[in-house]
Amino acid sequence: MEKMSNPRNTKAKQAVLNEIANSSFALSQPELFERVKGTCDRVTVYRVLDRLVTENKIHKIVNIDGTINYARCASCDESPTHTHDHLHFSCITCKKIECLEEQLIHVKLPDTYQIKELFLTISGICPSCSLS
Amino acid sequence: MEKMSNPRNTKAKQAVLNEIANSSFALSQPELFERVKGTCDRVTVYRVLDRLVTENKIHKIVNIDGTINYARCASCDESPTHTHDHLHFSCITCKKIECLEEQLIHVKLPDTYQIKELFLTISGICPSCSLS
DNA sequence: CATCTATTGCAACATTGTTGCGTTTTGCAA
DNA sequence: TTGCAAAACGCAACAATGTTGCAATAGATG
Repeated sequence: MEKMSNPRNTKAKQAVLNEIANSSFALSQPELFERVKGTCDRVTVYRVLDRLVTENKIHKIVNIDGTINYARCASCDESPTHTHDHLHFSCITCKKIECLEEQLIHVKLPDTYQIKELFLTISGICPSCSLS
Repeated sequence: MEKMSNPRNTKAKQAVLNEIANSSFALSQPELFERVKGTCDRVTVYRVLDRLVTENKIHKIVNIDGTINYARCASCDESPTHTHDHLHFSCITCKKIECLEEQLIHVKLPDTYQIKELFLTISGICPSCSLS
């Protein structure tokens, strides 16, 4: 068994996690750095994000355009071992990503494929952008 | 109605399209540039790819890790207006992306969401990597 | 409080993609 | 076949995003 490293609670980590937790949509590294500016270095944000993903505290989501975003996961708190086979909605207008966790997808493939994770994103216009 | 620009057949375009057509999996810009090296400039590959996507000759696919890949689309030849709501399989081991065009996905969302496109990728180990 | 090591800052580098502009090529038609 | 306008190109410069090495700093624990 791998020796588990001992994660620490630092200012940078708290600040980043706080921004993610309080956002209703997924944020990119540049957006997060902008929000915690003054707290820590650009590089630290990258490293904190990697750690948070490893510790299963946040999601890493790839957007339609290839940008990488991070979001909290409501289910992660309750069952840390759950899989992330749910939908994401990516708004063309406001660029925000939502997790639609109640929408599960079931896929059948030949046995020769070993499935590890599903990444499903729907591109379109979100409810609030549809109004205006 | 927009005035349609007049696409031309150039050496660079042929070379890039040829590589994509003869590949069984999706290729990234760096991979494509490596394969057509000597034929044209790095920048030209980017521009050719943009044009081929606009002309509906190839797919643009975003991989799990955010890298952007390009692939031919068998169905595009037959019905140029078809939608791309099929699965992609992304192999963790060899990093290749396959189009699984026969697998269609149906999603239901509240009416307040306007759906434009679906992007579904399954991450795992492909048949040929499973063997070795 | 002392210590161990996870974490940080900084500087430098790497990769991927974009833009402007002067030059070359392509398709078309005289 | 030749001339021309627009499409496409090469090159150089820039921009955005992510990575690495290393010395300095700061959590957690006894």
